[in-house]
Amino acid sequence: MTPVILIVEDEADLVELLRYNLEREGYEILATPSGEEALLIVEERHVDLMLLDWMLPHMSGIEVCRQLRRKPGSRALPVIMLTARGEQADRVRGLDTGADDYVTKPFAPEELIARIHAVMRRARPALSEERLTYSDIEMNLTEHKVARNNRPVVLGPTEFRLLRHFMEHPGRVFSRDQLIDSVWGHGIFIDSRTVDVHIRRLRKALNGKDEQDVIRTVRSAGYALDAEAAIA
Amino acid sequence: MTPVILIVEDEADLVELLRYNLEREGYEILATPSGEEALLIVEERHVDLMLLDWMLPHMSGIEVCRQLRRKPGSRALPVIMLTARGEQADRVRGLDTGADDYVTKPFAPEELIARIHAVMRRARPALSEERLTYSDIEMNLTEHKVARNNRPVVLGPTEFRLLRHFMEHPGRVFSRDQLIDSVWGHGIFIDSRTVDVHIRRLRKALNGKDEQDVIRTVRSAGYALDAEAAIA
DNA sequence: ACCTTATGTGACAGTTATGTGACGATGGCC
DNA sequence: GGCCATCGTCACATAACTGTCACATAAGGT
Repeated sequence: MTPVILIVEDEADLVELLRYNLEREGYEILATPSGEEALLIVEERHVDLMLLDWMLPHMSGIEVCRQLRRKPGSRALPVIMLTARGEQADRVRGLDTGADDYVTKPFAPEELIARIHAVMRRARPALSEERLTYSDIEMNLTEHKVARNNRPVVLGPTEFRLLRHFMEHPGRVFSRDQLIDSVWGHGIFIDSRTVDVHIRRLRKALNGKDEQDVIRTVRSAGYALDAEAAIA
Repeated sequence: MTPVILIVEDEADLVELLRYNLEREGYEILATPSGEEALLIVEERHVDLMLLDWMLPHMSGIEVCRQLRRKPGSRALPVIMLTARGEQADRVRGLDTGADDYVTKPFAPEELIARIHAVMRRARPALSEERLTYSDIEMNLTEHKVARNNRPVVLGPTEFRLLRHFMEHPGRVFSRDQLIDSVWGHGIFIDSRTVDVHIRRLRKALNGKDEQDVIRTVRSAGYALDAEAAIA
């Protein structure tokens, strides 16, 4: 799956420049000018790296970073800060807050791309250590393995991404359209009933003989990962 | 459910222009030329965003905004101000008063729509607020779960929307027609007695063995959510 | 008390949403 | 090319929810 980078920056020109260069590098780009919205996107979508402007309209980059690190479920999402020249003095504060690197504006796109590669390479082993766990389900992302109750579970690629998305946002209800956006990719055009079929395949693989269904169907709304789904 | 936008504007032409464009975008439109009435509508209907003209016949847009923010129960309803050119100087005051954005007239419909999208996305966490609480009832909107006294409550989609509407306006009495407008959608035409049936279903699901009825029947007027319903 | 009107309640039949099995298409791999 | 796994879509089965009715009950008015 192509890595997803979230750009949090309020200068539209810069965003477009970055989008162009990074998409050429094979990344998928999300962008928003608002820190609040950034935190929201991280909740709902899979994001591999965040490019975070220091100065933002309402909420500063530092604040975004702090709140991001405070979230419990969020694994250590790599963050690269974008700072203007005069703000260099605050570099330490930025790194303190949990950013993985910083780049001072103006910068050459090549430099940024190099740092992105570096951070993502560095972050991957850290990421890999982190297995995703919810209830009795365990995902090992690096080895691409899933187990329930220590019993191995085999999933197709799409089911794997689907489960991963649920595990990254346990309990949350996603509409079929949201799932298509997040699991298949933004702008992909797929019949929403296809989601049902993959949900079924995921359920089939995940639910053993006498195990609870961990996927809750919310009629007219979507699906959610929920260990107590059976509270009927 | 389609998002609802309330337009508060006294130029009829502009209202119709906006209505046309926004309905095409899939929004449901309410409109009123009066600030007083706007505050009333917000009390009684579910509204996702308010487009507020700066200059209004009796009560100015600022005043509307101020009063809106002062209301206790009202979650932070996103507000976009519409200002004429010469009023730009007051921009700061507008944002101070609590508006989330402002647009100067004349404007291109596309620009307004872009800002509406931005504001609504930004406001979502404030709007959905994760959870609604009233008395011993708790609704988790993101997880689509309802509980009373920590006991899970299962509701059908319509009962869920109905309860949500009550929880967003606790204590307030709604006529059957108002409920149909807000919960089913404007322009939907169904028998008003149908509301009674759904109220019954909601009561049945909500009222456990020895729990109080939380829905108060107001004879010849409608229903209200009211924890002390039985003290009648 | 009596009549009138409004609301509570259980049942039912139509409608809509979801579950499920099967199928052909696609693309990697040998 | 043939094999295999996976994918997206369809058609049909099943389940859940919906709106309405008929009748029971309760509340107001006189």
